[in-house]
Amino acid sequence: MTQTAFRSGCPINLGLEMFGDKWTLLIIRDMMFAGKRHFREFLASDEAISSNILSDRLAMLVGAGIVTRAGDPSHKLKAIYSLTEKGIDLLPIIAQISRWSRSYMPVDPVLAATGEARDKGGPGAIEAQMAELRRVHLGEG
Amino acid sequence: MTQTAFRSGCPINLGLEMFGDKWTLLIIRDMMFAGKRHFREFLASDEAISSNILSDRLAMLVGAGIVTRAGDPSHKLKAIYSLTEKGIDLLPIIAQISRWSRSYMPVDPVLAATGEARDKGGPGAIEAQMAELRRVHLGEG
DNA sequence: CGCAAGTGCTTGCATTTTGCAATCAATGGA
DNA sequence: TCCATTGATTGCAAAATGCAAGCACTTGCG
Repeated sequence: MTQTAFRSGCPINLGLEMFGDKWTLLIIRDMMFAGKRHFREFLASDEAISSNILSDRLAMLVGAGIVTRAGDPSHKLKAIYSLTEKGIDLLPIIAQISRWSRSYMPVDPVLAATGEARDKGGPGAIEAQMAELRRVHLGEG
Repeated sequence: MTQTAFRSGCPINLGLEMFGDKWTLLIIRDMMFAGKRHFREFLASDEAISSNILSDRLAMLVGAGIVTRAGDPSHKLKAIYSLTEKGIDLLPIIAQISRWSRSYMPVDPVLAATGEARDKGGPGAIEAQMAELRRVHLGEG
């Protein structure tokens, strides 16, 4: 079982097979907007992900090349999770989900603020945030 | 059980609670790109959704105001599903998922063509497609 | 009329995934 | 030594999914 077969080669379907669930993109969100990098930090989200699901999703994301896992030099038990370029490139999707929800769902105004600022910043705001993520997660140049 | 409680008021989370699964956006995709409007048409997708899941998702989408259901004048048993503005506004999300998958997943070139054309058409291409969906699904002007 | 094909589903049941609480071994700081 | 912290794992109940069949009804055709 090196590679599972996909239901179809449709781009939408392939994306959904990768992150089409209720948790995966929340982990990415926490890495992008909350600066979370450690297992226990992800566990502490508002949505209360369970540790077994988190463990499963992190392993999947690492296996898919969306996230990398490295040891923390300061603590041998500590793992640091970082976004890859493939992961950082999920930001436009997340930004669109945010935009849609802010139009049609009962969002918390406080939590919606960052998305509103991003929309107000125009197309350059997303690119700027991606550049910042590259700096933090892919190492400075 | 009129309204389930949400896990959090975060825009990303609320979006995922609505369509964060492996099937919902595929139904929307079929309405947007394949012109499907009938139950049996959705059943015939490449990904082979089962009828009970399809039934569940269509009811959810109607309940959420993303899709409407109407009887077909030509056939009393026939139901026509239409996108609402709320549903049509999912197109930018789907377009971004398509873009990401075409960059990082083994997409079928034939199925990727429409997404590539849309990207090549620039920002106006999405708006044009949304306008066309409004014409077909929300009634002509 | 009689009957097959087509309509949107529903029902049972096995399998898989999720949710939740408890637990674990290893580490580091005191 | 003592104990909180680390990234998980385990066991088990509940929910979701997948699959095959079936259902009530309508339409079209002879």
